[in-house]
Amino acid sequence: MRLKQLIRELLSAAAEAARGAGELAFEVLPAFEVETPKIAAHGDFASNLALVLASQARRAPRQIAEILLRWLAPPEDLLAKVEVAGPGFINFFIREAYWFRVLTEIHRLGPAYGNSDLGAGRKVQVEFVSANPTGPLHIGHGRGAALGDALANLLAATGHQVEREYYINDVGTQMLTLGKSLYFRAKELKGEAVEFPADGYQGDYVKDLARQYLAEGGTLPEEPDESDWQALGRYAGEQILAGIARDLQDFGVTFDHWFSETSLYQEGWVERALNRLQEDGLLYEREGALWFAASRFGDDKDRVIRRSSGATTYFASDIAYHLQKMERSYDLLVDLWGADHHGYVPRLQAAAQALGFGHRLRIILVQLVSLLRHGEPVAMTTRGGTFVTLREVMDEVGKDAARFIFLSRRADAQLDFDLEVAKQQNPENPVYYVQYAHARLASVFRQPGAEGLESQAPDAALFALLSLPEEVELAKKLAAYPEVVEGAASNLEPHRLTYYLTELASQLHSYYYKHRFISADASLTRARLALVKGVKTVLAHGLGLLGVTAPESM
RNA sequence: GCGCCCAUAGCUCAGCUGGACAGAGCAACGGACUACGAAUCCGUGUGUCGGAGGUUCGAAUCCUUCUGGGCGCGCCA
Repeated sequence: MRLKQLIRELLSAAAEAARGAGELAFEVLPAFEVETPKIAAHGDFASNLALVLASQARRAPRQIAEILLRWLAPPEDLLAKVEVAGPGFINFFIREAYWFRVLTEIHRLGPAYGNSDLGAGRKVQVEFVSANPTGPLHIGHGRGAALGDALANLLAATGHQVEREYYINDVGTQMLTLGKSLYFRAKELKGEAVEFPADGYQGDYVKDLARQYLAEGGTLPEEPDESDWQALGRYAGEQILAGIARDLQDFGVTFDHWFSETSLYQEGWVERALNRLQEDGLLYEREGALWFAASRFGDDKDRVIRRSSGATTYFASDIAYHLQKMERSYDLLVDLWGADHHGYVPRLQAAAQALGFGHRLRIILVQLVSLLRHGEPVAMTTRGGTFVTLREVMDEVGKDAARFIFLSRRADAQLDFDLEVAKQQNPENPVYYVQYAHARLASVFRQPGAEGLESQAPDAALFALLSLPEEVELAKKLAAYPEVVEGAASNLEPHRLTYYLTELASQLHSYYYKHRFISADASLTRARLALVKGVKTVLAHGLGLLGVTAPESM
């Protein structure tokens, strides 16, 4: 059992016992905290139970704390000390030897240490990237990809049944524009003097596609109509999407489903969604268009769902898409969107509420990435075609560095991504710091004197030899790991894990430098290698969740 | 004009969903390789948590307001 949970139960039991003895009066036990204090002098765990009990029990918090302490019945070997402090906090000091039990657990669970059943098998879908197939992925998409993938990993590790999905916007004028762009580039290639449309996609990738199209024997109608544009757009879209899939795969991201917007229409989901809303009286006509009463669900205003031209809006597709997702019976839908879509959140949440699943939709906004080189902004214009692609970033700085940096900030904080810093192998670049800790330990286990000890079960009798402050702190850090994973998962915040790993690596490096693991003392060697093996296991697990490799050497 | 996000050390950022005197990395300066990998370690300083009110036993964290940045506000996608 987790220590925090154990402490919590000991406190509850103490409170109940005190009440049974008539020493404390309360109706129901109020919610209380058991937390790890920032300051070592406050113990390993601290609880505010006496403080939150004060009003009901009509006594001073410190008095209540004293009573609770009298009724506390901890296991013999658990506590070194417990005391009342400050306004009435109860501070618990765990016996040093107790912490090393975590090593036995890590050995028993191996690469599964850090996993939990927090999610209890709940079905969660994470939809991310979902870039329009009109051009290659850029660095901003990379952040979304790293974040979504790490989130999905975290949710899977905490006992959720996770599916990754990519939504393809393959309907609408953009595909038409793409087809048009391809057509004119192909014409140019054939030496014809044509004027490239002003709203066309100007990136070089369109020229490449045009070249490929012609090489494959593609034809160009002399007087193209809309259906010709569409066909060319479909061709280009498929090629681009295949490229996106390759980029993502090389970035370490794969999807369970690639969901096509077109299929929503083909399978009647848009009509179904509109009918549902219609039945509930949430649609109305005005000026020839069909409106959804989004303002009844917290949005600023009502939103058009079908234009007077008869064409449905993007919003209609999205409602239908989310309805379709919910009918696949997910307990939770997580959408990752670029922050430039944030104005769109209220209307989709409104639609989700209207359809009865508002509480099961979480939308995470991923803030923009500013690309820098030597601290200077790199110009990126979308239409002009001079943007830095995810592929280029991967080629230049590597997958691991890129992913780690993307995951080193909260999603809602803007991120400066400096290409020069990212590819430097110095302390300013924490990827290598963490990876180096892992590689260093791998190297230790290759040393003479460590043969066979990496996989050996730790001998609990030897834990008494581990008494250095660095050793106790490392054991505590390892014991905290499962909660870090759970916290990162349930709050949908992978960056917590990134920070934890950096801290763990730091403790390891410091320990490594001060003390030799392998020595003439065979017992001490075994004890220390057991500890360090635990660190290695956790580093590998954590890096795995982030999608970063844990190298045996570097 | 309205709405959303952000504001913490010189710089880049954490702060566990209100807790006890605010943390880390970088940068600066000074040290450490005849011992398991120096992509490492050790030491030294830094704060009106943007300002002002409020809620609370207790606020960087919640509410109001102001200031300063970013983004969004189409019968576009």
